[in-house]
Amino acid sequence: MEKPIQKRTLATRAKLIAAGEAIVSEGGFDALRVEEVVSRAGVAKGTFFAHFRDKDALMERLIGARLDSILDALSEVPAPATIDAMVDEMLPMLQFMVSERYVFDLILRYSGAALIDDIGPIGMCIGRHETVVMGWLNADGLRRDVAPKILAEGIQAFVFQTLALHFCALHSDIAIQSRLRSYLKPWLLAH
Amino acid sequence: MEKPIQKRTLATRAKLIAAGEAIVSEGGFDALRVEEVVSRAGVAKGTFFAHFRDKDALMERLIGARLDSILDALSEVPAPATIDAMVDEMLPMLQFMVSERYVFDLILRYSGAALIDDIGPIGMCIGRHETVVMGWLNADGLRRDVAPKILAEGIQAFVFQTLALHFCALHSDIAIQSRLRSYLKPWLLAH
DNA sequence: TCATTTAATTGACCGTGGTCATTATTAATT
DNA sequence: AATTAATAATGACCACGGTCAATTAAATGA
Repeated sequence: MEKPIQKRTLATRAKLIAAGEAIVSEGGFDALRVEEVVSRAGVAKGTFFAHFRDKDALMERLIGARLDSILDALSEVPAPATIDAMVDEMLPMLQFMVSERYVFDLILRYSGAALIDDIGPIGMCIGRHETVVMGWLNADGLRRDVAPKILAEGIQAFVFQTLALHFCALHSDIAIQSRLRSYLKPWLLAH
Repeated sequence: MEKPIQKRTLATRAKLIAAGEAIVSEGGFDALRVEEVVSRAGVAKGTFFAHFRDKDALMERLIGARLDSILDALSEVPAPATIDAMVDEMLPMLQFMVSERYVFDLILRYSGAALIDDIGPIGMCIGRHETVVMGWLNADGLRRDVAPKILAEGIQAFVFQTLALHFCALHSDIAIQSRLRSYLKPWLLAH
């Protein structure tokens, strides 16, 4: 099972992704249209779907790329010593996730990967995040009676809960942080 | 601000909902097409959108109706004394939520209502569920150091987390229950 | 009962995601 | 270089959600 991918293929895919990025940077993820992507890339519509299963697949790549660069920064940072610091460090990721309703919905839909062998870019990022967070759980004062994996999954759950509620009300930035803290303290702190 | 709704209006809406229910009962929620709904109801397409903001709005009503009847049963039941019993009692709701990927996605999308004054049927159901669950939190052995509202919201978060992960792997029914238990015990039990 | 205002219905039309048989390119073989 | 096999690209076409100016029916007032 070799990989006889011609470089024409790579070039075309790169053009599609570049076009997608350009559109997103101009009008946001919500504004992306497949027809606009192919016209900018100078290819036919059918070509798009030869490279991406559907529109969401490109969306996943674009959003996954953003998440990856946020995670790159996150994994450089020292482990936070307090819940407050933990929330602060996660803030950039949270802010990106709620930057557009469309983005949040898509992340939500793909964060639980569809199939085991078909984990997409977003699923990968969620996994990365879980790994990073799991590395934080040795701090003093955190509970030891629950497996780190479970704790990390719980953090994910509370992140999504927080962001979902964020879209309900008059959302100030401070609300996200304080709400998340109010979940994470009872979840993580030994008491 | 009276309510001069002619009964023709109610009749039309009822026909649309009945048609929707029939389609769903035959082919599932995923199989519902607006054109099929209007043709069965014997009205024009535009009429549909005079009664429902969009297709999702009908979907919300249909799914909300199912959830409501499940919640009716749930609120009759005595408060569970253990986490295991709690999970067992929630099981019917969980099973419905994962009965179709489409259903889960839609519930997820609308569980955090979009606007304060625009809480849809699904948002209402989530609220009902929260209320019911909050009533369970006086059982012996449950922690008292966290506000019941936060605890109940946390339960919601873990339910969604559990169901999202359910779609990843080889999902047996038992997996849902045991995974949810593994979250709820550290979340709810005094320790 | 007719005229007028208000509300409900209609269906042609559009935007956009996605398909697929056909055609064009590239790689492999002689 | 010519032939063939495999891969990529094309664009007309379809499915389906959603719109809106025009039409019809119901309520109201004289």
